[in-house]
Amino acid sequence: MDEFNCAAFERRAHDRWIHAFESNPSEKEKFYLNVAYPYPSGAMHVGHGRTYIVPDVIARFWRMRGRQVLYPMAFHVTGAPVIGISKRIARGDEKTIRLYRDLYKVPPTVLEKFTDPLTIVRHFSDEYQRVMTACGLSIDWRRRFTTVDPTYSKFIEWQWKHLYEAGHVIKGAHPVRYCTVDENPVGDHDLLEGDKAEVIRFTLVMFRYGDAFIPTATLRPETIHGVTNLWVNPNVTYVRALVDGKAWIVSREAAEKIQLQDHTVSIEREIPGGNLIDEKVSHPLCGEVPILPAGFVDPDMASGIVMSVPAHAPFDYIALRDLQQQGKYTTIKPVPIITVDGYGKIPAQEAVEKAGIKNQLDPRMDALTQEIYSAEFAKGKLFEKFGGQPVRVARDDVAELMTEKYDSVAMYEFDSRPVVCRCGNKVKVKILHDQWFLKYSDPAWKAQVSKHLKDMSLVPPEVRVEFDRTVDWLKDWACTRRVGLGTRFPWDTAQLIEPLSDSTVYMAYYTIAHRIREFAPENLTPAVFDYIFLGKESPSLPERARLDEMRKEFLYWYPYNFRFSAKDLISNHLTFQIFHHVAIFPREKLPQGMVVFGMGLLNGAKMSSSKGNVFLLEDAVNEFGADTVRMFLMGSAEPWQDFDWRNELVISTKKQIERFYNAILEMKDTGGEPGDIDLWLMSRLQDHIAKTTTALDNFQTRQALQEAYFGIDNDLKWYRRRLPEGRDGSRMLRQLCSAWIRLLAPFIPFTAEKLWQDVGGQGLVSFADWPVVDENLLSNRIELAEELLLRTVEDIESIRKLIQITPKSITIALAPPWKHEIFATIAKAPDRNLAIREVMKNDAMKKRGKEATDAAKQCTTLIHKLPPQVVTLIAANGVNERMVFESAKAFLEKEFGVPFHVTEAEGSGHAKAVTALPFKPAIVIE
RNA sequence: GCGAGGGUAACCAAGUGGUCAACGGUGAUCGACUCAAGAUCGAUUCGCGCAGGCGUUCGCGGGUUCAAAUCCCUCCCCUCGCACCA
Repeated sequence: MDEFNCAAFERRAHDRWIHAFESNPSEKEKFYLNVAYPYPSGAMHVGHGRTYIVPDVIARFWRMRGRQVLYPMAFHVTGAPVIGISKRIARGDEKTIRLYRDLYKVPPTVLEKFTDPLTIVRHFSDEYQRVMTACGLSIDWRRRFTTVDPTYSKFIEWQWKHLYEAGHVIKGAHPVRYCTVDENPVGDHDLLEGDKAEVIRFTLVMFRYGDAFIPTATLRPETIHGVTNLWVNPNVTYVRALVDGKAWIVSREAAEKIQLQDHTVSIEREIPGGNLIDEKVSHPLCGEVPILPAGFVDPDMASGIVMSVPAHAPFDYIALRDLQQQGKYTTIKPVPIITVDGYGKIPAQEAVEKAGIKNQLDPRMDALTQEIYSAEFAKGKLFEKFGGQPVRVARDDVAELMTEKYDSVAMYEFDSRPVVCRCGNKVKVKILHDQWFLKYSDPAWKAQVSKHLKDMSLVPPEVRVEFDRTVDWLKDWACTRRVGLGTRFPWDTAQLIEPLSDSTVYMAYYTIAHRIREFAPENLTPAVFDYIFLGKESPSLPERARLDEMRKEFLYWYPYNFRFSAKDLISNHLTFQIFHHVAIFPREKLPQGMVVFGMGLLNGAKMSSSKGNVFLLEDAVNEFGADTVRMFLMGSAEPWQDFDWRNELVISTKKQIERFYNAILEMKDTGGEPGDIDLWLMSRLQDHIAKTTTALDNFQTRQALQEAYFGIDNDLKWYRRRLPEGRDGSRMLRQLCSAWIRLLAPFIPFTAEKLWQDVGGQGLVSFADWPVVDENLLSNRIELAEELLLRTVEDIESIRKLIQITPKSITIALAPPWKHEIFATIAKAPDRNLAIREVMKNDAMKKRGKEATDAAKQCTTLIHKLPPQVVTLIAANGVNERMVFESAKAFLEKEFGVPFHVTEAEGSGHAKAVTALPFKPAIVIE
């Protein structure tokens, strides 16, 4: 017998699989599935493994079910991350080098070339393909491409031409996080601190101060009517600067920020904060107010000068109170302008006093401010003399008025700080011009997407709400970048198409990727793609015959059946790709379904390359074997659930495969005539086939393995126990071997190929027919009989364990017919709680009196405890209990080592016999 | 904060009104086989019980029901997403 040797199985299978999964249009019905392609900037870990193995299992399943399956793969190399990585390696950054050299095990000769970003992605693309192949992924590698291939760029240009012509691409200005040292917008991953900070649009209220403006930033312009003073920090140096030709007084920090926000700024001179104290400023909407000192004023927040509305802002109120408690500015009174239900005349005062806040340093101040702010926004109304509008309306109206008449402008600032770039510099808000957007905010576009989403099959169904919400929530998406790899943006070639925006319809490109390579990129005009994908004729198309081949291929494969991706892409990529599809492709070519994955954990902690908490996929394959890795990843959780990689569980998975392997080899040559227990085994097998098939239809890999592996394994345990002495099975086991190998082939294809050969299967098991249920082999009667026997054996065992005597014989006492009658009546009753009455209507039962009511109660309890299908079968008189036990007598005597008798409970004289019920005979151990 | 999903025995995990003391797997304990085993097979793994039973469990607390892990409400905790980033 061959030893279990997964490395050898893998080698042999790989030899036989070369080119086997290259897939071309055929007579068969197609099944096209694809995964979000990887960004190959590092080595694959076992989390990646799951992402690509799930679709592979599904691909293999459908291939065996006779579909023409396409599972392609490519590499997304667009974007900025590798640029940063190559720079860090070039400058000798220890952390980065350690990651690539030690964790990813990049050889020194390769690593030194990583100063070129393209080398990094090329290296890891090859690695990905190598490791994916090692995992047994049935990918058509002819279709591999990267997103910086010139032909792909031509495809992207075609895509964008359509988006542009449909009016989805617009140009505008946009506030972004910006680092003045790097001279670049700053993404989340470039931040040292402040990744939660949001950019907020403030209104600058322009107070007049002599010939200059003093701007104060506010989110609540409507409170201008209640301003009693401004706050300036006396310890801060302010500047007088010419902003767009007008004099402003702001903090030094603010002057720098304003410059980034579409203003020309030249600083004239410094003004110590102290000099401004007690000066007077004015605004048309509130008149003349003084400037007061306040330590809480932060020069790095907006303009660095704050307007004070003590009636409605707790900070202002308490700062004023603090001053007044020192006997200063006692003539200033809060000026209320807003009424809010639940608050008195001066909300800020009331809130501060109620909370018992002593001074402005109290930590509860922020929460209090938020509370007043929310209450006034939600329920507040301006006083009648200011128009009486709700606050939420007045806010925008006043802002508009100020902008139009009173010189106000917008200023962008973060809602929380600090925000610090990786380089250590403070991040500011810059208004970026010549910024291009995909107009995801467009309601008409959204509506198209929502409509199509309804027709899509989403797995698991719970993610649907999340998709709906994402469509609803999406705003315009900045779709061009200044740094990184990618396709040039056609309308501004200094910029690149943003990485999430060049990877939305490439699933269509897969269908032609292996053929389009033969074309020179410059010949790939939009007209060429229009013909291939949209069937649009145009004069002078090059190489028409080849284009027709591609058109045929596209028409065959598209639309894709399912796209697979991790759930974190719902809020961007997965939704974007629907937007792009509906914008470009006709209805019948729109995506049909998506399967969303959970995350991967390693020993209970989140897997993360940067934290070093990863297990490399290749190491796992080398250590445990590809089949083990596959079976573990598929069996430990359903695809959409998070899975946890634990070595001890992986080791036991390997043992399970080995047990399967040995079991097949032991059974495959068994001969002999089948007995009842063989029929039972075959009937159960049909059940497992049906359930495995359903599970895989629904992408439930774990459920499928439970059925296909553990279900059959457990049946075999019972089967072996039930075999008569000296028998090791029957010829039916060959049928089971064949089916079992095929059921597990999608999960453990290497071992399956080996065994398929051993049992004399034709060709590759990868292309063998998926087992189908043979109705003739299904037998409820036999399964029910075995169920009765099994339950009784379990009861005998538990009794035997409890009682201390050494049994001399075991007697099974069968329930009398009238109890069967009661059982059937109750089982068939529409309301089982009323069934007892039903039973007692019968005269014969009435005569039995208490005996009958007791039996009815016991039957009711028993019926509740049995599986419903079993109850139905028993009630339909599906089992001859005496025959079951008589024919299992030899087995029972072997099991328990004592003589075994079957008798009728009534008249048996045994005290225990009265407890006999249908499907639960009395057991008498003596 | 907002949106979505989730909390089940030592661990992972199935289960969405009675099939539930709760599938399956791991780990642990005992036994069998072996020179031996990290290999294989069998048993046990909430408590009590010399008869197949009883009691108490499914994040906390409360409610609906003849009956709740499962339905409803309050609260606590965890994970993911919240954008220019793959």
